[in-house]
Amino acid sequence: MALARQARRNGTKAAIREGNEKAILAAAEEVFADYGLAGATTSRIAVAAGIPKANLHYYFPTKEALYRRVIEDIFNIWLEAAASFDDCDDPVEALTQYIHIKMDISRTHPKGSKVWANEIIQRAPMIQDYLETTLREWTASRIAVIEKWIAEGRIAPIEPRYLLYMIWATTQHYADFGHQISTLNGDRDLSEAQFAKAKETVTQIILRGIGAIP
Amino acid sequence: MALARQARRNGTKAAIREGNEKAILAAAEEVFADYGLAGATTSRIAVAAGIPKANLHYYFPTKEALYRRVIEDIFNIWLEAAASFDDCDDPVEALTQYIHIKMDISRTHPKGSKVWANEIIQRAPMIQDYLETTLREWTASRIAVIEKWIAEGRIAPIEPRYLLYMIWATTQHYADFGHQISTLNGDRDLSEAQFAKAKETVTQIILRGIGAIP
DNA sequence: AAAAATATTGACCAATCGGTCAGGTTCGTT
DNA sequence: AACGAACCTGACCGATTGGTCAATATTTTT
Repeated sequence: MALARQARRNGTKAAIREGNEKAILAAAEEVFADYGLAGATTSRIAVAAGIPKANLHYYFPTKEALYRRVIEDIFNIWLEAAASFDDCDDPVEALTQYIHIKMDISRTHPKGSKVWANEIIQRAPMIQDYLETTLREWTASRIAVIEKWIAEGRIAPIEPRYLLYMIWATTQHYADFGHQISTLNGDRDLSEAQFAKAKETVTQIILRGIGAIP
Repeated sequence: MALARQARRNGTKAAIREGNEKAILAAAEEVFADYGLAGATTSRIAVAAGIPKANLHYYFPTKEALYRRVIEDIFNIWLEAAASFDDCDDPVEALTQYIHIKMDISRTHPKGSKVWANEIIQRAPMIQDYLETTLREWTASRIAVIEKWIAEGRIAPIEPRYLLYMIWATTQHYADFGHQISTLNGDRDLSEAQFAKAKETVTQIILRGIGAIP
């Protein structure tokens, strides 16, 4: 909203386009997270973005196209977070960093995570191709890394894929189920200190659980 | 569908009502899981239940009333699963049983779990009262049990609530993200053997992670 | 400065939705 | 058998939705 107006004042076509797309994407992320794909209305997204509905359809022809962009964005953020697996060879360091980054993303991008979760729950009607290509390759390569750690005796011989699922589930839970967590915290979001403690608890249980630390 | 028709043949009013309600609830669970509250249509639910839409509204006046029943049902199933905490005083035995039961529910009731997840993601617009009463009390009492285990030195001094969240997240992941897991398993559901291995992996990592087993 | 390209918007539309209702059928009770 | 209660359903309706379009405004190019 503010973005769109500023861009409009700003002037150049390129800036207008960039500003409006950014405003629409931010609004869409929020509305899709709160209402789901079917429940979200383009009118509501437009209001949240501070533009008329017809203008939204000028930038994104269909609701589905907009939805897909929102999902692609969060997926790419997660992919980048996975660099920690490549950056270092030590399981303790690599996993600690990966878990911490994923927890941080749950804190900074809870809405995107929710949109993703919703899509998977509904059997990925829009992004099945992503699962079958990018995600499949990514997972296979990380499982190979974990298997190497096991072969070297650096962690206990657990089944790598179920460890990955555990990390995904646990970290994303703080975004997707954030409302439940807040409710159980006396209707407040976790404080910085509480969240740090959660991060530490999660990391410790997993690292100790796979025998990477005593 | 079959149920409703059989009940209709069967005859008695009570049987008709029971059969139809059961058919509607089963259909609703499936459609709500696949499309979300907003995306689910009463017409689609009616077709899945094998009855005309008007008849569905005879049993459940509004879509929201039906939705609420579906959520109450899965919530009650989870509550009963929690008995393992009371049944025994040993952390290894209690947690093993709790994790196993929750994993089994993810396998037997994935649709209900998805409906619940969807509701929480969207900030519980329909069942906030449940979170603030039943779930809050339940959580407090289990945290007390875990704290006792810590005080007795039977498990490591981790933060109990984050352990609970970890168990919830990990076990429910096998229901809510079941489609992703299947896709990463070559487009097949986990076999019985694979699921058993997942159960074992999850249980071991958590128990070892909290220092309950070496 | 004028023509071309891009951006903006109110008004509009066909399709779909949740829910109603009148009139009919079946079942339980006496 | 006959009466009331419970069950069933096709037809219907107001409200909302995603998307279109013609007209207008602004920026860029010539």
